[in-house]
Amino acid sequence: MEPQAAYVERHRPPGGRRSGKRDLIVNTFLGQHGHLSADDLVELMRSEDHRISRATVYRALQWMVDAGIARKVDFGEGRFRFEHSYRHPRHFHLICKSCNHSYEFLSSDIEGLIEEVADARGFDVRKSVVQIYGTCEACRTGRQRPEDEAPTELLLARDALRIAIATERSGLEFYTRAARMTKDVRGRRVFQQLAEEEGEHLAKLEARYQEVLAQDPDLESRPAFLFFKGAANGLFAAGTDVLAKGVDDKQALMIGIRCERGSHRFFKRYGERFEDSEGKRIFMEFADEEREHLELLIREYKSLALRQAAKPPRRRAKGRPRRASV
Amino acid sequence: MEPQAAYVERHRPPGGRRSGKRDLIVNTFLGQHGHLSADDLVELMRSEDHRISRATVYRALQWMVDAGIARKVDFGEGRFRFEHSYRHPRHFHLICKSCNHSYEFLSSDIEGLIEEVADARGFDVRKSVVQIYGTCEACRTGRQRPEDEAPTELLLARDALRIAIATERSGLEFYTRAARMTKDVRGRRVFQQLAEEEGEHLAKLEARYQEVLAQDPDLESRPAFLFFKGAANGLFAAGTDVLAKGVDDKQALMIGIRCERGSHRFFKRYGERFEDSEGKRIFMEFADEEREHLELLIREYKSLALRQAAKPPRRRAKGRPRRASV
DNA sequence: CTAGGTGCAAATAATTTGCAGAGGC
DNA sequence: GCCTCTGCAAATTATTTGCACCTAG
Repeated sequence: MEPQAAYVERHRPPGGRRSGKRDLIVNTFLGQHGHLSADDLVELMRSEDHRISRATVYRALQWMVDAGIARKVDFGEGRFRFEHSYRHPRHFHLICKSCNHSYEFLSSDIEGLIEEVADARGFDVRKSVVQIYGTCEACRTGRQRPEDEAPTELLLARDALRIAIATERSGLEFYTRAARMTKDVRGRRVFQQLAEEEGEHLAKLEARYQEVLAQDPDLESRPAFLFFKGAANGLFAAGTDVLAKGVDDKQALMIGIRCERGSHRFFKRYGERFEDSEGKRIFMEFADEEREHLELLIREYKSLALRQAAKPPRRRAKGRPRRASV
Repeated sequence: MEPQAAYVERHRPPGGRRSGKRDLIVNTFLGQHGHLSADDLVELMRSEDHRISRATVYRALQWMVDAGIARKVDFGEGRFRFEHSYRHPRHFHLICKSCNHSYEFLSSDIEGLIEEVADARGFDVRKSVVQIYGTCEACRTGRQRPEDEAPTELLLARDALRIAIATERSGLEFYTRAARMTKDVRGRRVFQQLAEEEGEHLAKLEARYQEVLAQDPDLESRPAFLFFKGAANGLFAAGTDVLAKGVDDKQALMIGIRCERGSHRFFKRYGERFEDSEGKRIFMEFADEEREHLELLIREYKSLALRQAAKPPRRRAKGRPRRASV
């Protein structure tokens, strides 16, 4: 209960005045999970034997939305529902029209595509909504869904860590191989250093993963929350495959650059969503380090290009000409 | 005006009874574009000097939604809006909170990912909503957006054809090269045949593209409506790159299989969305042909595998072991 | 003492419904 | 003539607001 109170304090807007009624509503709201309508919350207050006006509940909800404690969601029912954001990052929804239950998920891939579409149209994104309406597995098969659901935050932590671990693992492998096959001495040292750092990251992330798993015995077997195809085997896995086919030093650096950029974005994007201070700390820190890797690789790439310009190597086969993208 | 009437007739539910008032509302509605609220439509009727009750408009809108002529959309304004589906396939929205204008787009990539997420959760999708809220370019830069917008259907046709052409073009190149480098005689013939058919498709699609362009002088320069990264240079382009690096006959077939599957899905998915009978015909027909290609390639792959099993070739280097996907 | 916060009841806004009458088939 | 469609007004539902009163700072 303590951290929740701290969370509210952190979000309390200045200049306001506190009130017992509102605190009661806020605490009751934060104690729930799922998506409450204003009326659900009124009923909840009444059932706890608190005489609170419907208008006050509406006002408290608006206050929470303004403060960033709650999000107003709209499932097309003709009224709004509210979900709190305490340890509950924003996400997308699968909405079953049969049992009216809603399931949460995130897709880094979809988020990335949304950004690209918005960029292409010069659109500045404030928030995005993805809702999949249909019939859930439980309703179609008659089986009932497991009553207990893990907190969203835990699922996000689990999935983000899995992806981060796969990424670091593939990064380690990539840099180890790249170091082995790089001819340029400076370049080789860079790859060795990066391999070492990825190894350290890996150890930290794996320890963190075990801590997260310890919080719920069923956690490993619960369905996916965060989808990220791009990192199925780690961002660097495809790069390692290319390495195996033989590339020159510059190409190896370029692959590293692309992967680190993806990796940096990933850590940043999901680090920002953790309420959990430890998970957040790790992700934000790693985002910074991956950015440094990125800059290091870019510097190295430029330096190598300069040195090669002075002493041009034999040319390889030219690539196919590219057509305009669609 | 005629085809609109035919469209309504095709959707009119049996057992009903027709009425002048409803026809008036439906025709007025179909004559508009953009997203009308019920009240907008009432005003519109009144401005045309028709004495029609608000309730009747609501009832007519509900009737159109049930008949599939209209879609109810919800931009979180606390009331619904309606868009008609005559020559107006379903799509996603960019919604500007500043000028309240909404822009339409489609992303095959996002649609594909949504299907994957739903599959992973055993969810049966009826419809999906993607809404990007923020500020549009016109509002941010002060410039005003061009007043005329091309009909959605035309933009979809343009983009779908562009992608289809890129796909067929890359397919032609892929099969031509594959035929040249295939050692197995049967396999070579298959690739030659496919190359020929892709060539025919290409010619048809290019002719169709010119017809579509003729319908709006500015069409080529309008912003993208349909996004599909997967086909930036044609689905087969990546396959052709791999060919260049040297693959065996089986691998070439497998690449063809993957590409044809993507191509089939693409033609099917967007063919279904065309109201336009000619574009629809081409796409649906091509979807069938690509499916036949797919089946042909699969048969060929199996046959080759059988023949190779009888006379096992030298083994190539083994691939890296794969980790569980995320 | 004073700017918020609260309760209550009335207002608003979008949409639906009951019912009597009009009008296709 | 029957059954659906229409108009009108009243009802319903979710949410907001005016106003008198209360209370924390």
